[in-house]
Amino acid sequence: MSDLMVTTPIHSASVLPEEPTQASRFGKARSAQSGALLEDYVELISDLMTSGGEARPTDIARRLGVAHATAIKTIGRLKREGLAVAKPYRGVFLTEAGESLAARVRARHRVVVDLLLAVGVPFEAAESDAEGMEHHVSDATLAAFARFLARD
Amino acid sequence: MSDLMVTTPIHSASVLPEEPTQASRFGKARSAQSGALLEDYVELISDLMTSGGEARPTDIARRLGVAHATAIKTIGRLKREGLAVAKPYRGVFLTEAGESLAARVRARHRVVVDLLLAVGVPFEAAESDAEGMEHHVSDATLAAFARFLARD
DNA sequence: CTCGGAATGTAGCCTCGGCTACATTGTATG
DNA sequence: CATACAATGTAGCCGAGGCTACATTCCGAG
Repeated sequence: MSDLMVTTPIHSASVLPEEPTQASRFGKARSAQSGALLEDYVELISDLMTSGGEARPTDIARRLGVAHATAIKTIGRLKREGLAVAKPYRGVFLTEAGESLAARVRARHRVVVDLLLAVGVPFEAAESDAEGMEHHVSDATLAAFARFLARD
Repeated sequence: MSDLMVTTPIHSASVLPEEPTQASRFGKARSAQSGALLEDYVELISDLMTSGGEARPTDIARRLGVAHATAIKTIGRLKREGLAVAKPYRGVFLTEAGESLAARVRARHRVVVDLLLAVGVPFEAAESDAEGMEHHVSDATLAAFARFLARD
């Protein structure tokens, strides 16, 4: 989601020669969290449509382990963000932006899982941890992962 | 008692009450997020006390890039969770639980950064991304990272 | 065609992690 | 010693992401 995320102002340049470095690192980690949920939804919706033709709120809720009302509310956010469209009592569909975000997320997920497997992480843990880690993987890190996987 | 030989039960189960989620990987990734902030605070407080003798709310706020009121509120949570103690207008101090959590967090952080560096991630990106990723690294994955780093 | 159950949507409440604005305390200094 | 100022704390607001409870709509059997 990095491409289309509205970047928060974070902070003004401090007068102090202290380290604003750590603050920005924490800040980045934190703001990366905003968007993680949307990324998960978009990826899941894409999955559901590919493998079943439709994405219903109930399925989404079940797959994410949340109440259906929560899923519906978040789908509303997806619509506001221009990532999805949905008419009442019809399924949910991704917009162009949503599809392209889903593709990027899926690609990143695959690289992260592969990297974890490559360094010896058990499959189950790799799949599970990647779900949380992937949202914090920067482009630079992702590129390094890809290079590492392409070695030999 | 020093945390030196406390066989750390490892991981944040201490911080988070487990819920009866039938959820998939998503649920785990999500709940891991809930302790991330506390982990950051505890690690930072530990750092500040080591390298300056005291941890003041203002310093914590500046280092985390948040308003001081936010830091104070979160310190309140730390106290509720039994990770820190603080008397009004005095500094913040970690409890035994807080210290031991800080130690585990710091150790995990180092392993994650080292792993990233080992697979070719640039230093800056490694430090930055690790900040967000580390909170999603399970024990199994952490162990795998350690094994990978110990290989020859 | 009707009707009941499942899916969908709405309303209202909660906590967390931010923020600003304001109030209070501690302390350094004139 | 008084007091200005920085640090600390309090109050109240916001949005995100959860939940439950209730209302509505859709659809497949009869």
